[in-house]
Amino acid sequence: MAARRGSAEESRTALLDAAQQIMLEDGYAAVTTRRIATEAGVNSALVYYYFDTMDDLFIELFRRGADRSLERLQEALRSPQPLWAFWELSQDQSRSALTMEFTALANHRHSIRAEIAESSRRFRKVELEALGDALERYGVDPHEWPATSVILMLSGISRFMLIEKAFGLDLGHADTVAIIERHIRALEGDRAR
Amino acid sequence: MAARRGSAEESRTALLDAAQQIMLEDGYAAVTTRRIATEAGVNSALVYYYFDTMDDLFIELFRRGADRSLERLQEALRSPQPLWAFWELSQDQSRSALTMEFTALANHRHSIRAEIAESSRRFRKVELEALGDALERYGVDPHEWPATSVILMLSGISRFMLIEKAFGLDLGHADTVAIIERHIRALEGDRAR
DNA sequence: GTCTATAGCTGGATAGAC
DNA sequence: GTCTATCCAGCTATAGAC
Repeated sequence: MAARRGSAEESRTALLDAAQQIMLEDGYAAVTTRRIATEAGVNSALVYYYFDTMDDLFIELFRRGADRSLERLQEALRSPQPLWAFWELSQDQSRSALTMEFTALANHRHSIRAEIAESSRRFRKVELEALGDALERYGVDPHEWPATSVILMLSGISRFMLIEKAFGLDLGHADTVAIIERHIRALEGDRAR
Repeated sequence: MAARRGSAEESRTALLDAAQQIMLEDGYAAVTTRRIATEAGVNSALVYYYFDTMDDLFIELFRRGADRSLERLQEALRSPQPLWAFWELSQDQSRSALTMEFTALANHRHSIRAEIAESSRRFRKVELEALGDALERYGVDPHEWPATSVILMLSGISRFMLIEKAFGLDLGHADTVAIIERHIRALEGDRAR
């Protein structure tokens, strides 16, 4: 993890990596200049050499993660079973935990709020195009089940279960997953592996 | 809002009220001894007279809100249309915003985490008893639609929409509400007012 | 019960040497 | 590019006067 006296962008990357790790482990409030510097193995003053302020660091960290996730999303949606792929992705803890921290952070860092809103719109647009096409192919009535609602429901349900899991709660999770997968299976058949 | 030299518990209540307001406005990280004292109109040292630590203050604030919400929930579920009542309650911003802040807070205040988990179990138990009975009366097949799943889905979807709303996003919200209310209406008829 | 005062710490951010 | 040193602000928590 530590990167000492490396190439140009090594420290910058190390600082972002450290910030992300701390954010996941102890929440956004634990992300301080001194702590990310220690974790990255560099001096804390370097934070201000690479990023003007902590706000800028958070924004850049968010963008880096969002860019990666958007790529993963687009790749998943190219699957011949885009509903299965989307459902599996939305159940993946790794992205979701960070998203939730940034959501909380946005509450009192207003520069972050705009960044998240814009990013969310981009994600939703990509999801909508891919899943809207798929649902149309499957003959789903768009008046009865609009693609936006299907996306919103799957996203909300999976995120809620992820939050509950973080608190050690899982009542009804298995049943709920079974119901949703029953519906997906009716449209896309068994998940191909 | 300010309470000066009042009766025994007035300052204590004022401090809790101030903490809650700040938490909602600027996030949990903005809840500091100095700020809640200023907002409550008392001296910051009083925080430690009434609460041993900030952790204790947060826990007491959470319990106070949870107790009130549980009462509201129980009252709502006594409605002749418990599904409608539950759905409307879960769409209510007022409680949800605080819950989300506490959820984020739990990430790095572990005493809070246990408190939330225990509270969630209590809520779910109450919801399950009332809505499980209702769904049975409506003739809903518990194998196809277990009450736990119905609760979890409604909760997750409404919370997701509330979060999105906070970011100025509402794509697909109206459609999704319409779908859910269509299903509730099929079981409980039109919402009586 | 409420206050002043302060200890002791940690934070963001900057200046300037190397 | 990386460091040391430092300023200043804000924090939790405590001691003790009233």
